Amino acid sequence: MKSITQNLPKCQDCAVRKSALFGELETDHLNKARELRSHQIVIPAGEHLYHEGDESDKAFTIYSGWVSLFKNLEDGNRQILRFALPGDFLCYKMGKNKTLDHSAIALSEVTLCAFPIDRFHTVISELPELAFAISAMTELVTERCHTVLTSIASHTAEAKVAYLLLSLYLRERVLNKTEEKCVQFPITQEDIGDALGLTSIHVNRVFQSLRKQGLIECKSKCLWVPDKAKLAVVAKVSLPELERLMCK
Amino acid sequence: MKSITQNLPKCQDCAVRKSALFGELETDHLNKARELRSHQIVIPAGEHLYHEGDESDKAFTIYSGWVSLFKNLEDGNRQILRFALPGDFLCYKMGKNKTLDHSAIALSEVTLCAFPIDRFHTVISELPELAFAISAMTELVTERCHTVLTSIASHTAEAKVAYLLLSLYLRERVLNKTEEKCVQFPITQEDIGDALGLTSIHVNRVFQSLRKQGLIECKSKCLWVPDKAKLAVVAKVSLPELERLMCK
DNA sequence: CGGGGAGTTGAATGCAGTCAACAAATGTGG
DNA sequence: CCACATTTGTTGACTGCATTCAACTCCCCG
Repeated sequence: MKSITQNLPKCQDCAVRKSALFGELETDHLNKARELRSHQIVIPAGEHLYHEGDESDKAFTIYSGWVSLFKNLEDGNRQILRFALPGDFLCYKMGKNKTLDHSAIALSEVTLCAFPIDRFHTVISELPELAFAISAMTELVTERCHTVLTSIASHTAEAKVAYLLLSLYLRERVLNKTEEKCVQFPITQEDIGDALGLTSIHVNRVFQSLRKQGLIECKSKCLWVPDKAKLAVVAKVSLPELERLMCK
Repeated sequence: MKSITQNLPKCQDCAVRKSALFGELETDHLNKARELRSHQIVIPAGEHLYHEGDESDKAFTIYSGWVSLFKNLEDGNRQILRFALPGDFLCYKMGKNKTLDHSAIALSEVTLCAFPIDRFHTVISELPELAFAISAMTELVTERCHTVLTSIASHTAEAKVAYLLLSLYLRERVLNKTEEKCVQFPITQEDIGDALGLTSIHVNRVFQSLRKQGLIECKSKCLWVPDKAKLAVVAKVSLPELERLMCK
């Protein structure tokens, strides 16, 4: 883990800003809001950002890299709550209880913008718009959580896997506008199992079925979806709605 | 549906205040915050509070009664996202997108305190504490959602049902301090199935198993849990943690 | 008293888990 | 640069939990 305190990239030019917290703010409010950020943190793949039970003293915006948010269960398993991508806003806790209910681990090398929690009090009193920007982010995460819950609770393994792959593919596509057909995909089949409540063995069987149907290509940390509409049908989700939810 | 605009109950004496939004505020902030409320609404059992796709123009605090929040699926099924009880804060949307992603229906007769959304802008600029109070409520709901996701994704039907019953029992116990052993429980086995992604038939079989083990008594819209600790074991959850999450 | 929703029961089916073994890919140190 | 270890992915046989479908009972409410 490495801290960067000097020559920080400017928020107004930030590549992920439009999908991040500050994307919800007008440019002329950015000057005030920028005071929130204290420094950047670089975390190597596999290291924890924070642990369940820690007290939150900083909120983060992911600047680059993927993060897995999860809970450890008593039986030794873990439940992945979601995968967080660049632009996602983590660890904001303003209630009296600052104890974190889950852990976070870097799936690839991750760079974070850090915002000390206590600064939010003063900045929000001067700039109430920031509170609404945070609400907007929270509402989006909650809506995504609702669709994940729906997928996990009431669909088959094939639909669940298709849903997760398509969601992540759409999000990464928006963030990374290269013309290459593959997007980075730094998670294992076991991660997918832990996120969906399936065994990695069954995830593997579903992968093969999806490959055979020509719906996905996935190897060496890369993913390509040749026909998003077809995969959406298997995922039992409306593609336009999913695009609204993931590409915002 | 009936509106009440006069002789509204006073917020400072409200029985559910401590578990509601205003419970997060100091008493001397209540005077300002109280301006938020426009009126109360009474909704008979079975009627909608709002529909998926509606634009949110009011937020609500449930004053009495139970509410089911759900999404309708293409196949005709529905996914219940959560059951909302007195004190719960619904429908607060401050992002640009005000479209609601789910519907809500009254499970029993419900009384709501209504807060027009546009009033939050002015009140929060004058009283930033309100923004933090709302954050605190949101954080609690999110943590509960995480535990539900965990239960649904990775436990057996028996554990899921036990988890849901225990959660609701604990919440209702805090709200209603009568000495009677039963608490009101205005949901059907089918509702439970729709919340957990199980068929009502299988929920029924689980109910019978739990009854045979002496873990629950449940009939005619009433629920009693003789031994919360034992049910928590079946639910695969730590009772103290669940109590913190549900009784706050 | 009759109708409808909610709950109950049984038999057959099927999706996903478990266990065990192996193959391929990735990473590490000599 | 190769040898080895570890992680990740793959395959097959068997088991078991939850679904499906169909029939039936109970209870509440008009």
